Order: sequence, then C-alpha cells, then structure tokens
Amino acid sequence: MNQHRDSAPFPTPGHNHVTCLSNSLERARSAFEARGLRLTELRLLVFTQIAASHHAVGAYDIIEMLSEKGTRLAPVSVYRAIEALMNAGVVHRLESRNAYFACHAAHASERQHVILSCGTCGTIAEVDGEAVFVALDQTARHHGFNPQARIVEVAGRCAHCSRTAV
Amino acid sequence: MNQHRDSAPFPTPGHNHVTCLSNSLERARSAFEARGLRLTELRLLVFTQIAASHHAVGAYDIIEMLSEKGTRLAPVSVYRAIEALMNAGVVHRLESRNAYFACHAAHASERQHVILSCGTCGTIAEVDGEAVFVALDQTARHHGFNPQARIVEVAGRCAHCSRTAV
DNA sequence: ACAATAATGTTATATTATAACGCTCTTAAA
DNA sequence: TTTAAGAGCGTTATAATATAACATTATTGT
Repeated sequence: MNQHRDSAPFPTPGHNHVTCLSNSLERARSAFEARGLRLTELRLLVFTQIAASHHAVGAYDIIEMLSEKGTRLAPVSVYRAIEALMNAGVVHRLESRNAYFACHAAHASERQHVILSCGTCGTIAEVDGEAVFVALDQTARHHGFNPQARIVEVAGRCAHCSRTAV
Repeated sequence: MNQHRDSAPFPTPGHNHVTCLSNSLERARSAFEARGLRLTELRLLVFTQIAASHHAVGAYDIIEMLSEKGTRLAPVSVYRAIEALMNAGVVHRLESRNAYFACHAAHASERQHVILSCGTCGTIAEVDGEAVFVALDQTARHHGFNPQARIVEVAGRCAHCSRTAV
C-alpha cells in the first residue's frame, strides 16, 4: 500500500481503472448501507457513469452517455439520483463548473478535502485539506462568522500536464 | 479608521450605505481607469445595482430590479456588463449560488479573499485569506499541482445573525 | 395483506448563460 | 479630418442547467 490513505489524488500512470471503479462501487455500497439508504438500480447506473472517469461530468452529459448505452433518462431522474449519491457522500459537485464527480477513495474520518481540477486533462482529484480547513475556519471565526459549509476548489495544471504541455 | 485595511467584512450596525456605495463607485472608476477599460453607462448602471446591497444577486434579479426603475435590459447585456465588471475586479461571482456581488472595499495589493456568505441574512463579506491561500497553494503543490485559480467560499451564519437567531 | 414511505415516471417549466449577427460609437493612425 | 479597426451594445434566438407538480410503482415494517 503506497497510496495516501486520506485522499484520492490524481490517477498514477499505472492506474487500473477497472479495479478503481469496482473499488468505488464497493465503497458506494458501503456508504449507502452505513446510512440506511438504498443504492437502487437507477442510482447505481448513474454512479457507475460518473465514476467511469476521474472527470467532472454534467447531468446532461450523463443522460447523453447513458442514452448511447440504451437507457434514456429524464433530467429529473438523473438529478434525483445525483442528489441521493451526494447525500451518501459518494459524489460531489464541482461548483465552478456545475458538474459532478465521484469519490475514488474513502474519506478517512470526517476530514475535508480540497478539490484540484486540471484545466488541461480535465482530471479531478480530492486531496486532504486539513491545514486549509483549519485556517479557513479560523479566518471565518476571526470575523465572528460561524461556518457551516465550505467550498474549496483549485483550478490549474496537474503534475502530469505540467510536465507534458507546452 | 478602525476598519481592517485588507478586507471588506460585514457591514457594521452603523453602516452608512450611501457613503459605502459612493466609495464603491469611486473605486470602480479607478479600477477601470487603471486598467485602461471603459466604465460605460450600462456598466455603471449594472454595477450600481449590484453594489446597492451587500448581497449576491442573480443576473435576472438585476434585470428585474432595473426594469422596475424603467430600464429593461436583455440578459445578454447584463451578462456582458457583469463580465466587464468582473474583469475590472469590482464584481465577483459567488460560484455556489451562480450570483454576483460587488467589492465594498479595496483589495489591498494582490491578496486573495475568502468569501463568507450568511445563509440567514444573505450578506456577503470578503475577508483577507492570506493564511488560507498559503495553505491551499502548499497543499496543491504537495500533490504536484500547479494552481491557477482558487475558489474559497464559506456558507454559515454571520456574527449578527448568530447572536440574533433562535 | 396492508398501510406508510420511498423511489420513480411523466410532463412541464424555471433558471442561468451564450451564440450569431449587425449597427454605432470611440479611438488612433494616415 | 477622414477612415479603418476595434469595442460596445441591441436584437433575436437558443443552449445549458435545474426543479415543480403530480401520478404511479416498489419497498418496508407491521
């Protein structure tokens, strides 16, 4: 095990996505079960589509991709599935792009994550953000603000694209 | 001067919004001039509407409010004005709500700001986020990521609403 | 088996944002 | 001082994202 435990960073060159996806599915099942929620066929279908890549996908992209596989879903069905998947904590929303992406690793305890989004290859990574969130809460409280939800997203270039690109 | 220099926190009880607005307008003029951009009538109209409150407003809210004052703008006109105002740095976008808000204080140097958004009264504050952004860039670089744009938004309750509310 | 609840289907619509094209106004160079 | 180039804006149409309302079906607990 040479992976970080608390974060889902960028896929490595040797990344085996078949394994990665099946791990994600297994974690999704656990997450739903642990919360007493139901991972229905529809939700599983939508989750599988989102988790099929390390990219953030729009709701209508999901509809399009699934319809090419023979399942034409109504927008509202996809949004409802996404909502359930977000409640279970296995999918997150990339606010800066109105798009959704899957967790590809367990979130250890309740630590919060920073979202890194590569503008070149489109890959999303969640990384442990303990220091950031500590500073963020301190900053907020310093101004008398009582924080409830936090959004921390960084756009830029991942290591691979930084090396590769012009 | 008992205000922070580097941030635009929540308006105080004694907040004089007439003065605040005229200060914002003056800063907007300077910002456009400093960048060689043109603060046209349309842009000024839209900016004034956004800066009229410390809330984030949607583009269509702006259309609605201005039409009640006798100016019916097309959506695209408002979006173009917003784009120019954002380029000049006098308006920002609240990603988590697809809405726009005005800077109510100068951004000292190039320091970046954390956005605090009160879910009770709707007020937006920008506060200096030096520590947060340092930690954020460190976190990103630790993962080989080269950061370009950062979004840091906190939803919660402002000091006033924390005291007031049930 | 049955009532209560959760999930889904269906239709319509709300909300946010941009494309495409032409006209006008400003700026700066000839 | 004309005139070309570009910026700004009007107009129309449409794309992209998301939810409301209500009917029907599936699941769960009793």
